[in-house]
Amino acid sequence: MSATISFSPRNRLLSALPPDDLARLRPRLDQVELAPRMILHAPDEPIDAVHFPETGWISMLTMLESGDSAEVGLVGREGMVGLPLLLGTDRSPFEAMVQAGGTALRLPAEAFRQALDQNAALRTLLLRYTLAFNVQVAQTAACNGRHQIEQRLARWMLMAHDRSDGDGFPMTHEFLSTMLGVRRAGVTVAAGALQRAGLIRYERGRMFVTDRDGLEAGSCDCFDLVRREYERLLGKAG
Amino acid sequence: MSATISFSPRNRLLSALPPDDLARLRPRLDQVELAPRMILHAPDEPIDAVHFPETGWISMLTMLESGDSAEVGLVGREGMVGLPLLLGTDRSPFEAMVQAGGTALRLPAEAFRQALDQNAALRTLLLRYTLAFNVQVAQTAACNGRHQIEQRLARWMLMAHDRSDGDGFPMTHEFLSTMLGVRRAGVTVAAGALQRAGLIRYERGRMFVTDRDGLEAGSCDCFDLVRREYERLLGKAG
DNA sequence: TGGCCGCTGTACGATTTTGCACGCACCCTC
DNA sequence: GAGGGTGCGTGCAAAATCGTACAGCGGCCA
Repeated sequence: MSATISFSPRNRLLSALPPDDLARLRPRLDQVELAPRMILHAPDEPIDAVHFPETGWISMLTMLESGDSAEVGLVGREGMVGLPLLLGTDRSPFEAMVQAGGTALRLPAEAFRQALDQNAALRTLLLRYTLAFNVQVAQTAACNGRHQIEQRLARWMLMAHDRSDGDGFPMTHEFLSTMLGVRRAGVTVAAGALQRAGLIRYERGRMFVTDRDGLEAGSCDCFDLVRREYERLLGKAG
Repeated sequence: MSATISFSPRNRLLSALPPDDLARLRPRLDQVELAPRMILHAPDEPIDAVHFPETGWISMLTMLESGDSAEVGLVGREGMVGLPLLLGTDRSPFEAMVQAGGTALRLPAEAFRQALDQNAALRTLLLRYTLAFNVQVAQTAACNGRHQIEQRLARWMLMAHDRSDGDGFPMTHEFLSTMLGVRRAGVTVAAGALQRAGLIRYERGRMFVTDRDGLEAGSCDCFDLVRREYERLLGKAG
């Protein structure tokens, strides 16, 4: 399953590494397919590798006593899946599930630990990403508590848009409803309002951002706070 | 403001350090008073020290566009305030505000960085704590989105109880309402229900846990998931 | 001792969200 | 091209929560 790794990886963490450090990492990285609904790591089970998404994105989910799951964070090409391995353990109570298919560069746990030992730039970078991700999760907590469905949906669309290649991505209202923790019908109503406002568009199983600026203007500040913090810690998108 | 540091600090992170590592840290630690409403670090301003609470606890708050704040995490003697300094930056978009007064051991930023360089046990421990705190924040996100006021209040009381010395602590409904992001009147109703059920008790400006087991039973699983993860990563309370 | 301010109890209508349900449209498969 | 499964639109009553308001009570200060 290995493949040629470009010199300038599409994953933003990898592309932020100094060339030498990236070169040392390169032979251990393996390009893998991210199929929709694929589980990169399950709750409380060993995490056998970290993944640096190139395209597509992954939801971090927590399992509720009711049996369904709630999204607590989103990881795309700006990040890495498998932070527990950086922080000193090989498992997590959360599940990492692929939301939008794509590809990722995979680094097995053991190789990742070795790389951390040898590569100070990687350590530094990933610790900063840890904080940025923490901010994303924390802001999700605030947003969930304070803002209503339409604003939260707008924020979610912006986060998904940032992690997509084009303006559209596969997504159903049903799926979104479990991500946001609201009824499917509630998503339909909110999405309908955003669509009538010309900010988004959707068709069966697919959603599009049609007015990025408008969507940002109509969303709560939560999105922007997280973006600003990411940029401060890890630099502008590139 | 320095004071004698006991060999067995009440802060659980410090007490988990090997004796030698703790001994090296000890001369740099300064016991300071945590006065209620004191700001340990303000949003986007330099964090000049980390704090290891001994008694009392601190809320991590995010500022919303509306001007009020939302709680995203709680730190007591199980943790440390100032994680951004561990992760490679000296500021955070969040505010660390003392909720319940007490004392903490303070380590200036520069001494903290030196200690991290020299002390592998401290690094390891704090990275594991970073993950545990991240889990707390993530579960708060899920809880805010899914559970209703009474359950969230029960969870909050349990978290506060864990971080208190006795069964009671100073707290008003008004303050709790801004923490939970609900109306003050909503807190009064929920707290009244928990009190009638015999799980908690309160008086003007003060709240008590009267039936810890009952409160755990009546709360959502969010509390327990976070506790289990903390214990897995950092050991049982001690 | 009197007055005031802050904390709690309660009420009311308005708004948001829920749970449930049904109909229609699309798409894949047979 | 018929059938079945999936996704979206909509409606309705119930529940949760909100915004607001006011009254009572306790403690502090003048």
